[in-house]
Amino acid sequence: MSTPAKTGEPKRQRLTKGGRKTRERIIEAAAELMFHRGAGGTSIPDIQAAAGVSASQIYHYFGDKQGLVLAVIDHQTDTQLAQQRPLLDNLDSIEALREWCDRAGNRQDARGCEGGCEIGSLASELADGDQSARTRLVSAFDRWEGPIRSGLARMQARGELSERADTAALATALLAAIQGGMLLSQVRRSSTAYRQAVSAVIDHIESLLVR
Amino acid sequence: MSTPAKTGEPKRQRLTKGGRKTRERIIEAAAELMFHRGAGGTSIPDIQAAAGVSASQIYHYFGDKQGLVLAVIDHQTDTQLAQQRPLLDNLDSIEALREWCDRAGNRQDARGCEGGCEIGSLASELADGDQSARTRLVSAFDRWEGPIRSGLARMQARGELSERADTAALATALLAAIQGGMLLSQVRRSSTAYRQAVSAVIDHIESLLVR
DNA sequence: GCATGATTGGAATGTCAATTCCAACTCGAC
DNA sequence: GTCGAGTTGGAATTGACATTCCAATCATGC
Repeated sequence: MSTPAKTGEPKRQRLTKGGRKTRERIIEAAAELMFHRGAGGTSIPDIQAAAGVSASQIYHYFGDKQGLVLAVIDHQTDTQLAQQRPLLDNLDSIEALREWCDRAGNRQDARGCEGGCEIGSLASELADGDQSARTRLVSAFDRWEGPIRSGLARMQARGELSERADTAALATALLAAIQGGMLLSQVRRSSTAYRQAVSAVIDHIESLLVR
Repeated sequence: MSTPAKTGEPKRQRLTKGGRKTRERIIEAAAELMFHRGAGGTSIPDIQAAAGVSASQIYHYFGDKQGLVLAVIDHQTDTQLAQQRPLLDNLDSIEALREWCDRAGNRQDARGCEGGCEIGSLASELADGDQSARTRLVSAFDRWEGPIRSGLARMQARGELSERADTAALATALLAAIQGGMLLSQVRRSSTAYRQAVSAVIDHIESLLVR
């Protein structure tokens, strides 16, 4: 069995200091554009203009457009998770959960509810058409859900959360509420739906507290 | 103030029997393609081939691609809601809610979890870039959420659901769980996330039952 | 300082999409 | 059956986009 043709992967090469910087600049410009217009709606010329680079630079660093899209997925995942820390790593109380979700709601309001979730939007667009993108999105959601589950598990280990609670399922449900809530908020241009969605799930978790 | 330029609207004209049929055929082919590849990922030539029509027919009936996209949104809304009836109009018990959500989960399994929600996917793609599409999507979600809210309201009116329950917020939360759950299921290729998401919200509603 | 590979610019290529145009055809009302 | 509106085919137009190429420049390890 021969090596399957891997698209979007330029041969591993040494990057010079300036090279790394150019690469980053391209990813950031692409991420920004793709957040607003989608991956399919963002052209290479668009990215060239936004990043101030030539076409050859993009193809030099990413091989092809798909390669760039994959890099953007990973970049958005890293960026969004980093932005949520340290809160994300301390979701072991109802108050912490509410505070964390509330922040995302405020961010959504701040941008006028334009655009949904940076990861979710890419997921919706790319999950079906691009196998390698889907794989990275699976990993993105896993990396996001993990800390939520851990926080709930800690509450349970401490005896604060009922033994009957399925912490993994609750973490998934909360992530789903965030995604669905963001989508409804984006469409309705109001964060209310997001807040109601996450609030319902957190209320549910609260009802599972011991005592 | 002059009439704003309305894109995508062919002049209101009488449609002959065959014309109506052609129009329907185009919408259905477009809806199917756009469900799998997105609106942006579906070209007019694609639709021509799938529907067996010429380009002039598409432009004759829909004005331009945006007009067709709007028609597809409305069509998917009508189709999806029709498919959920009569269950959708009788969501006034926990069992009815579970049965209704379960069906969607089974449909998702049946298609191997490829594709998410017919409306949600379009929403994610079009909400930001296309004002008239967003308006129709608002209406689509409202038409969907209404019957959910009504069912919950009936439960509350009958005294089965606590007075403290905010039926409107709960309906939104359930719709958000469906959307977010579908997205995670689509990415993970497993309906588990969907089922956990809706289950959490329905469990929450159940905990608000009187008694 | 030099060799080698990294980086960059910018034009060229080929494909394909959206849309327009016009001529031909069909159907239904009178 | 005839006339006008509704319908259809298919070619032509225009523009954008992904990608490639080549030649030039730059950085760095030795």
